[in-house]
Amino acid sequence: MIRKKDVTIYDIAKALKLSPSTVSRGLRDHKSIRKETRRRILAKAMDLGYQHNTFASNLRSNRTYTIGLILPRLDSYFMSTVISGIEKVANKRGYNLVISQSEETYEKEKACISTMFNLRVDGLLFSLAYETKNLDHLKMFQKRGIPVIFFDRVFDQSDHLSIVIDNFKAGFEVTNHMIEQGCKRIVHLGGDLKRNVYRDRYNGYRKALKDHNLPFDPNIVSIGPMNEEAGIRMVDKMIRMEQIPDGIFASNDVSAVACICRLKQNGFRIPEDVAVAGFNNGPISKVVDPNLTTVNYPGEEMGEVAITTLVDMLEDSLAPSVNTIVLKHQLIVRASTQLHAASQCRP
Amino acid sequence: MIRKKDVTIYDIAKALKLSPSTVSRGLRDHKSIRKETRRRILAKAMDLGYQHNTFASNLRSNRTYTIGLILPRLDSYFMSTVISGIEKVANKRGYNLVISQSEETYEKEKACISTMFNLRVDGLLFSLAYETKNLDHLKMFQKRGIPVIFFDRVFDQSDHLSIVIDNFKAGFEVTNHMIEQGCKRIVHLGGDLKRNVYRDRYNGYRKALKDHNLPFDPNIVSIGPMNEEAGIRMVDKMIRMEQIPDGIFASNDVSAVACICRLKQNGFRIPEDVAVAGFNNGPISKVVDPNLTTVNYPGEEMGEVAITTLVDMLEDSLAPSVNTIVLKHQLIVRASTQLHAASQCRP
DNA sequence: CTGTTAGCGCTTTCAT
DNA sequence: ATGAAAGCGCTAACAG
Repeated sequence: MIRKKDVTIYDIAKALKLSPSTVSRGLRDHKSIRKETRRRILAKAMDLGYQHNTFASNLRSNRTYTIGLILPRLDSYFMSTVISGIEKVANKRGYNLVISQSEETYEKEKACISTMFNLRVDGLLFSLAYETKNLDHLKMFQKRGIPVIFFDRVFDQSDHLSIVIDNFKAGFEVTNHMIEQGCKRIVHLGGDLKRNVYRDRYNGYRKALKDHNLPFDPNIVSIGPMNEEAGIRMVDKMIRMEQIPDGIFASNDVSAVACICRLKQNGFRIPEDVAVAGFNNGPISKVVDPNLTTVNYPGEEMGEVAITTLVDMLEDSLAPSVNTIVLKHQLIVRASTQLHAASQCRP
Repeated sequence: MIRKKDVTIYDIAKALKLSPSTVSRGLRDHKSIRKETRRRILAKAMDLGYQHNTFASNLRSNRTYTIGLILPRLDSYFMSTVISGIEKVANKRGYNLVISQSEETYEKEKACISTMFNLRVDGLLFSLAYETKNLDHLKMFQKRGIPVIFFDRVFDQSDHLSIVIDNFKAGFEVTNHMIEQGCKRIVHLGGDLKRNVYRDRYNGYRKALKDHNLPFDPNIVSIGPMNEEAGIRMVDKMIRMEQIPDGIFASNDVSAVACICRLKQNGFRIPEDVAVAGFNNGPISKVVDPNLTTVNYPGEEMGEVAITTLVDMLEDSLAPSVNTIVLKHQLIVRASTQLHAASQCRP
């Protein structure tokens, strides 16, 4: 592509018989520039159609006002709310957002990190791929002291700041609620235990079973990718058991809803025959019949908190005093687990 | 933030007793560099932990390998699929993606465009805000000959390339289908007619009515923001009419589903009392009870086509010969409009 | 308050 | 196949 030459601060300087530095300062509203001079500079810039060259500026000042965002997948409602939250704050505070998806692989994640580094992002927001086992690929960021903040899928043994919800507690609450509703044999559908979100929910599930002296049966636990297929496969398996489970706790709404549909197809009633709970409180949870009991996951807020913290770090040049920020989740009880009317009266 | 000094090509050059230009060429796999020299350069770069400085490179070469993406809102499933498609291709072809949302306002859209320009993006992918009336804010891109491609919400009288589906035909097909199912009085819930997507669907709706000699009644058409509230409001209004409509065609799934829920709350049966159709074929359409008749909108494909075309333009330095690319949509008939079993047999 | 000078790290002629 | 030198547009340090 051929481009006409840019209007530069030199052009403005020449037209106004000023020095480039004065123009540069005027453009950036530097305090030491006379109001009148600034006005003239701005007017002339407008007049000539001047456009700030971000790259030249970045190169010189070694600041990019760009935040990198790396996440496993873009195509979920949850992620779109997170990104929306991030973008709004970034924009408001004058940062650009560069986004890249790892597609759940370590290799691609590594490539994303490298690109972000070459772009010299000021900071990085990061949610781990499914298969990532260590943080070796982040070394260059660490060495340079470029802040990295994890959200949602975080790395536990790291001193990077993490923004999460209490997945253990949430998993516990869901399971506990189902037990209180009368479930005695609850299936768990979860993701890889390497990832905090799935592992913690799973541990919460086990803790609740234990607290109620319910046996833990590995046969009714499925750990793997959390998609529709996982839900369908689990239902197909469980309905063939001699002792059919009476509850399913899935670690996301998508697979929970898949379970509901498959169960209904097979003539099971929800929640009378099998109670089902999900996780995330996405739009489908309010639409499926019966409505899905789930955990409200504040995606937009998580995005906002993550980037606000990051930008604060960048601008105050100091790390926050905590290592983990835990956002509030909320158990949302809906019809898919309400075996006893009493449950509606619970706080 | 304090940063240690970058390892530069000068460091590599010095260590290898080569000139910076040779190193620069070696790094970029320039043909005129001996294999062995290149190998040594790469090895030393790795050794010293060299990282390419994108900005310096951009500044000099006047290319950024960055694509800007401006869209109204990020927080919908549809948009997340579009973005996912865009990001995958961008990444594969070596481009970075900078994303910004206009939040449906012209002012913010203008600001986004300006930022993208300052970033010197190589090209722009663009879906219009709700209220945008003209393309004045794109003038700087036009002047510079930086390619801009519209998708989904496009501007009609422009010579920028547009990627769309045939919204007129889709709107016609939905309405026509409902009429064939026996609907005589169909509500339309649409968005602002400034936007092609809503206007075309609306026109398709009117054409279908006309073709079947059905009267057009402005009282049962609502034009405005396409959210849940719009659906609820319309239902509340229509069920008070002396002659209650027997069908609703909403221009997106979210408001269609809101209609279904509200109707059910009021004791109406779907589709026996009121048939309902939506648009987009998002996840909720397959989950709502009864399942929603809708139009499949190939979001990911649209994103892929948009960016592939853009990158091709950038690399071939030539504009495509067409002005509009129309992607295939598909009417998805589900239970929410199936008054006659016959419909299931239609091709 | 404004100007001078010197690069940021890279690529790009033009030489050799 | 490699090198020397210039400069992309801006900002920062230092002067005045």
